[in-house]
Amino acid sequence: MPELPEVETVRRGLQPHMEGRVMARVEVNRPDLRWPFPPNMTGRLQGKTVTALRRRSKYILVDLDSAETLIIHLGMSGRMQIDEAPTAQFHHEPPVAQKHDHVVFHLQDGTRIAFNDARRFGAMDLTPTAEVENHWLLNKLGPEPLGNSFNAPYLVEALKKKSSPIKTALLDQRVVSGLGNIYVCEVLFRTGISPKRKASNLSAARVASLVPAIRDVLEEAIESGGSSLRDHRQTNGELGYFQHNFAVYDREGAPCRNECGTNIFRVVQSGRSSFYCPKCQR
DNA sequence: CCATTAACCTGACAGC
DNA sequence: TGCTGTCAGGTTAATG
Repeated sequence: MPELPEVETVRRGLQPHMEGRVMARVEVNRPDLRWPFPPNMTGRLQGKTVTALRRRSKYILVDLDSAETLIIHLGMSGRMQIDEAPTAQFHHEPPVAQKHDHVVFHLQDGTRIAFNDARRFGAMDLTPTAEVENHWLLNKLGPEPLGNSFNAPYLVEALKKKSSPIKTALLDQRVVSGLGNIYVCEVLFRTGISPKRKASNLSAARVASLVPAIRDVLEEAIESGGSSLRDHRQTNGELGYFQHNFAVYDREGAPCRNECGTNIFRVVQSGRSSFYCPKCQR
C-alpha cells in the first residue's frame, strides 16, 4: 500500500493521461471494493471530463466537469495500470485485462486505466467537489505533512494528548495524515526516537525534530518514486509500487546503517511491525 | 472519551 | 508439488 509518497507518485503518473480528458466508457466489474460503489457510478463518470487530479493524504481526488469528485483510495494492494492506445509510431500489443481489474477507465483517446486491487481494501466514492473535504472519509484527517499547518507547535500540542507509543501516534491519521508503517519507522530512526516511547513523554525539542524528518523522508520518497516512474514508463505503465532503500524497514537482524554495531530489531505494536535500532533509538 | 484488537481479502513466501 | 502457517505498505467496527 501505498503511503503518501506512493499515492503522490500514482497521481503524478495519472495526471498527464487524465487531466482534460473525457472518460468515454467506465467498466465496473463488481459491486464493491471495501464498500459498495456509489449509485450509478458508471453513469456519473461516463462522458465527464477530468478537470483536475488532486491528492489529500492517501486519497486521489479526480475532479469532474459535473461538479462531482471521484475519491479513490488504493488500500493495501491497489494499483493503477496505464496502457496508452497504439499510435502510428508505437505499435504494441493491446492491453490484456488482469485478474482483479475491478474498475477500468477507457478514455476518449484510447488510453486504458485499470484500478487493480487484489485485497480489495481500496475504495471509491463520488461526492460534490465543493464538499469533498467534508466527506466522511476525509473529514477527520489531520494536516498534510508537507503543508504549512503541520509544524512544531501543532505536533507538540497533538502529541501531548496521546498516551500511546509515538509509533502508534504517528500512524494515527488524525494526528498527521499520510504516514504509514514504513515511513513512520524511517522517521523514528532518523530522529533517534524509540518507537516504544510514550508520545506524551517526548520533549518539545524531540517532537519538533520530527517535523523536518517527516518532510524529508516523504519528499525523498516522492523524488525516488518520480525517478522510478520515469523508468517504469519505458516498460509498462504500472504505478503504485517502487523500490526504496530503507534504513530500518524490513531489515530485522541486519546491521544498523549507523554502523553502531547493533542489529535492527522488530517488535509488534498495535498489530504492526516496528523496525528500529535499540542502540540509536531511545 | 481513549486505546487495543479483530476483521476485511488475496497472494507471496518459508518450512515441512 | 502441495499443504499449512505467517505476513503484508490501511482503515474501520467492535471491544475493553
